[in-house]
Amino acid sequence: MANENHDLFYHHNNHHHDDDELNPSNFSFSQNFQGFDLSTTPTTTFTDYLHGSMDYNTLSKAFDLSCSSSEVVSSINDNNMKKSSAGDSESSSSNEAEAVIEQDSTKMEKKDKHPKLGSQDGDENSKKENKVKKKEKKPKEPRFAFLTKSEIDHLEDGYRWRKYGQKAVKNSPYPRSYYRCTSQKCIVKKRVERSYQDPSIVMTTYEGQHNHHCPATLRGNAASNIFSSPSLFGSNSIPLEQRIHQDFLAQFLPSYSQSNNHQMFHQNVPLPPHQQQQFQLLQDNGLLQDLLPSSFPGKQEQ
DNA sequence: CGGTTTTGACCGGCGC
DNA sequence: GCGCCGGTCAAAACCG
Repeated sequence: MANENHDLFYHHNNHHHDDDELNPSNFSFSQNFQGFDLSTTPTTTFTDYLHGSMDYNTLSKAFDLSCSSSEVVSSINDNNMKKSSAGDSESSSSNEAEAVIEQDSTKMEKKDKHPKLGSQDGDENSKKENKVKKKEKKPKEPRFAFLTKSEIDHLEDGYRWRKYGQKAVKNSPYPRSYYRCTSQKCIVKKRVERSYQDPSIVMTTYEGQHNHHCPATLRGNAASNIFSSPSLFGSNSIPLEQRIHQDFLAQFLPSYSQSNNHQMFHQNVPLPPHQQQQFQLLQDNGLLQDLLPSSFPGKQEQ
């Protein structure tokens, strides 16, 4: 992670004014992404995946964007970083949700559970050696990250999660929480942290693919239809980009539709209070203008 | 009482 | 080698 800066593109809503907001250089994103340190997670934009299978307008339509087709975008890539001038203003639009896809990454993921404090000397050494042998880095599960404006850290997404850790984030007063899908054998993980630059923004990062259906589906609750997609990146039958797209929409449509006074997905099903709260917030802030066109030349060598 | 959260310790990678 | 840091573990606390 020596040199991991990130490309960042910003497209603003036309209902916002001026271009000073348009200029990426107005954002001090050289190493941060709206207050998030993503240096350890190479990412590519959502649109990268959309190219070829879906265009930006389609998305806009899908989201029924009330405000034009432009939106806040940011892409983050660690391979080719142009440092946006560490700018000044981060006044920046505070009303936005942004989506990025973090693709794999060369970081390795440790899968094995090592005994905590070793003292079982016995095979300890051999274990270590095995590890050393396995020097090759495991490719990481695909990641998908997005920013959401919400007071709620852990956003409801239809799956059940168990928190397994929390860490202080460097340079941020807000901790990062780690969640694992509670479903057996499901290795999907989720990371949630709040921007220190704009505390109203929460970044959620999913990693891996569910090997099961969304529990909400089975229960037939509000999220059921919405989150019926079996997995975030699962199901090999359709192209990744489509899956991502579907899942992305699945995750945001309800919020966004409500924010536009549409009742598409939850018309008959009252949302749980915390979700209402969450969605209300989105509405108040005109959230979810995500997705981006942006062709960022980013090549991601895995 | 079983599942979840909290929280300090541990692990491994990385830079110096 | 050491320290930093992100990520994970797991025991204890918590909760419905």
